Amino acid sequence: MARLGDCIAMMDEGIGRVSQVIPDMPAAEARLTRLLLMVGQTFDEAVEQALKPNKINHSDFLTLMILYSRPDGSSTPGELCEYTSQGATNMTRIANVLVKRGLITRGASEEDRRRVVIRITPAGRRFVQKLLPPLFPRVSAAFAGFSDADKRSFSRLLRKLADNLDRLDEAPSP
Amino acid sequence: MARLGDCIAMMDEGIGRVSQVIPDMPAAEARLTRLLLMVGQTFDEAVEQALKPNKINHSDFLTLMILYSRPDGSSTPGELCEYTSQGATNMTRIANVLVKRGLITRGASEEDRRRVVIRITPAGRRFVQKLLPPLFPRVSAAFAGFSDADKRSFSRLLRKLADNLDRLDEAPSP
DNA sequence: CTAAATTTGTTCACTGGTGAAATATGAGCT
DNA sequence: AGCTCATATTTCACCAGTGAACAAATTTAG
Repeated sequence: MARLGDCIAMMDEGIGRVSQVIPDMPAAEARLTRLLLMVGQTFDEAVEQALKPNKINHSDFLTLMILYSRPDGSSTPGELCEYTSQGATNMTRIANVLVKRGLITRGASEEDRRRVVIRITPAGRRFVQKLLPPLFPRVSAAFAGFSDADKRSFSRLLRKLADNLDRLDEAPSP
Repeated sequence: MARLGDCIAMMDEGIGRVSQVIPDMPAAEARLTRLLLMVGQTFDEAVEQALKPNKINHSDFLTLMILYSRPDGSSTPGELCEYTSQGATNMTRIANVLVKRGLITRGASEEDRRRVVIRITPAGRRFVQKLLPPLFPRVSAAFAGFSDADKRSFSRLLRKLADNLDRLDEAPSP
């Protein structure tokens, strides 16, 4: 596959040419958007790749990590959908997979019997603790050359973007 | 669906708790990684949403845009695979779709008959020119509140990340 | 206290994307 | 020429994720 840098160079030229034909295009913002999408996708692929030896995919892993990070180690499909940005349909599949591997349990709630309670098992915790450390070097390497100020800037700008996107979705129908 | 800001707040807390249990985790970098993935995914969904009224999906659109941005309006499946980061299999499907809609043509190359030449049609150009302008307001709005310095920073940091990722993939097997 | 409306989760049918094998052309070697 | 190896694309079988319809439990309104 082509190096990301080549794809970016190609995108830069492409947007340059298009913005000559269509001058009212916000070229700078379009470049940033494409950059973000390309880098984001590459990160995604890198994560997927790094998880592959453990035979778990990104969304299953993320779901498990949320449970792991909870003080009580439990949640419900609906809540997990919200925080993983997954549809309910897919969460059913994810839970099926994780239950089958013995990493979580799934049982009916006492108070509200519509609800399903999902809980990470001891085996699930051990799995996470074994899986995480080998990822650390790559995570660190991705941000090689970032000063502390760079990291603060990047965090600030991404959070601002998130804020803008939230507003964008709310505005249309108040 | 939950607001992105809530997901981010939840992620911040989660990483805080996990890094107490696993102190050698690079917590700052892990936060930035998750932030990037979350914002990237939300951007992706926003693009997909914005394209939906035109009944075209993101990867089909991206492929068409690359052809549009080319001086000669043509390319080959292999080249398009590289620059869209799509597998060859999927490029076959994309080309099928775009040909069926009359937005591109697909024909055998003269010089190398293994190759297939893909070319954007006049209808394809009209489609792009009609589709783009309505996207501009949203693209601009996503970066609302970004100063010129912010935009330069963001571009610089994303390009540095891309560079790091390229090195990460090359180093393992030289 | 019952009937309608809402919430929660699952099933089903479909779209989008991937890896492995198949096909076909081209390039290099002897 | 003939043989082998590499390249370019497609086909096939499968995994991941989505929207619509459904089922069960709870809340709300009359």
